[in-house]
Amino acid sequence: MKCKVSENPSIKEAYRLIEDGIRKRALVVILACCSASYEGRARSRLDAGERLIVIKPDGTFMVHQDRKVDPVNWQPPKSRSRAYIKRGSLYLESIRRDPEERLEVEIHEAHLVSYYLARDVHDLMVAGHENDMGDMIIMHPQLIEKGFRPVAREYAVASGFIDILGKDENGSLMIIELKSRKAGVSAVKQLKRYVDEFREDRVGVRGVLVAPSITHDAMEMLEEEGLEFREIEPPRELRSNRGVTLDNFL
Amino acid sequence: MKCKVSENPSIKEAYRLIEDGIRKRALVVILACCSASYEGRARSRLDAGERLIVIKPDGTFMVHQDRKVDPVNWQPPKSRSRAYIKRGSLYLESIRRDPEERLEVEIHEAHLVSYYLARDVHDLMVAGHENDMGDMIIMHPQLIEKGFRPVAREYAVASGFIDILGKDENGSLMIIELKSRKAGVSAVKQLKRYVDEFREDRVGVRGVLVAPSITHDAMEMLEEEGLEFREIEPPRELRSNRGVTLDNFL
DNA sequence: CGCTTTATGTCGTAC
DNA sequence: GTACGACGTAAAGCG
Repeated sequence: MKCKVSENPSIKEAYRLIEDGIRKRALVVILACCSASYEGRARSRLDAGERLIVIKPDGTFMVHQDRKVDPVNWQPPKSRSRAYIKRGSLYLESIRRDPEERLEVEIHEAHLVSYYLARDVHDLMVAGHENDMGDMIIMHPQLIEKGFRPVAREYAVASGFIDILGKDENGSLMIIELKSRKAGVSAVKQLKRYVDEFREDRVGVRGVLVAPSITHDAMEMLEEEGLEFREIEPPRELRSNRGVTLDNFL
Repeated sequence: MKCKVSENPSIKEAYRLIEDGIRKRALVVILACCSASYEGRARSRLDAGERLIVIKPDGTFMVHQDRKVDPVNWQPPKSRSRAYIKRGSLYLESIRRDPEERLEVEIHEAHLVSYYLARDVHDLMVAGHENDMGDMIIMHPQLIEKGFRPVAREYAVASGFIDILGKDENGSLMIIELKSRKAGVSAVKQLKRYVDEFREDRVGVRGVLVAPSITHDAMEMLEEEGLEFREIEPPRELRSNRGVTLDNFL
């Protein structure tokens, strides 16, 4: 039996089913009218309403309202959850250590209590990150321009890390800043800081912002600063080669 | 009847219940073995496993694994979801416009399908954000130091917004950067950028980072740059006065 | 609507 | 274990 379900359970039934689910390391799913108090890095109070409560076998605890992607209250993996009855009311508690945080949910009326012995071995395969863009450019430098040669990746400078450092066909230094999404002003500022560090030493340093698109403000600032933009889409292949390094090409 | 539930439903039963729930703007909750494909800003594929699927009345769509707080796949509010049967299999689809994104979930076996006509009018009351810290400092400037007078809030400069601008008892300009959590190197860099903009014009500008704590590296950088740190905890009162402005004190 | 910043961000990863 | 940066960040606030 993968699943155990109880509709409109009594307080005691609900309590037993929830504790049973937690002990069996099941995915516990509750639909109930509840209120919640949280105290930890911040502090919050949520008055009564009908919500979805989830307790995961890894210790994750969530209270979801009927809106938004994010839970309204939650605790992260490794938190310790339990149910208890106090003065005739059913409570759920989830405690995290370091930082010390506590979430308490009072269940006023449970409409559905269930748990699910879920087996799930697969992880998400995803493509389209900044890192994948870097891999792609290292493997196909001509995407930047003909004659471009990458020299270093994640190159450390005072103000941070340069995504890709390279040279153009004339031997001028090129600083590549990658963004996998639309680039904003902050990306231009970041690139400018890197370029400024090098321009102090020598002239003829080129700064290139690489992204699938750019905001209007960012484009203006880029032109003012004498920097360049290359429109490149992040790669879409799932399971792209991880760990592409410059060694492959030196 | 707040709740409608079906255990181990047939494909057709599951389909009907899910479509019914979506149409009634209920919170739809499914426990099922499924796989998922996403294509939009990025691209992803998730192979079969037993998971929790939630469709909210605001259009939010989530697939939760048995671990982590974040959903493994999701669509934001206002997405359009539907169920359909194709070649004898049950699918869920959620589509978002702008950016165009599509999430498709194939349900291999439904263990529990339910929907919940949830009423929830209350919003979370929370305390302890950066904004509350700002309010507190405007109301009690001596928290920064004796003689400190705030002059402007969210003051716009080229590189962003200065949280609080003020003067010390000698009339020197003070730039206050607030962080409600432990401050890291990035907070110091941000403060430094603001201070640099003003130091170009005049000397004697002080930069103060205000946070409950600070990382070691950040503290070192702060001292190198001649900036200051004030250890202040964000306030914990729920429902603190919103909309405190400088007008109250000028 | 687009842009910017915050967050109990969460999560991975290098040190 | 701590610190740092990326994220399909999501969500709020402002022009």
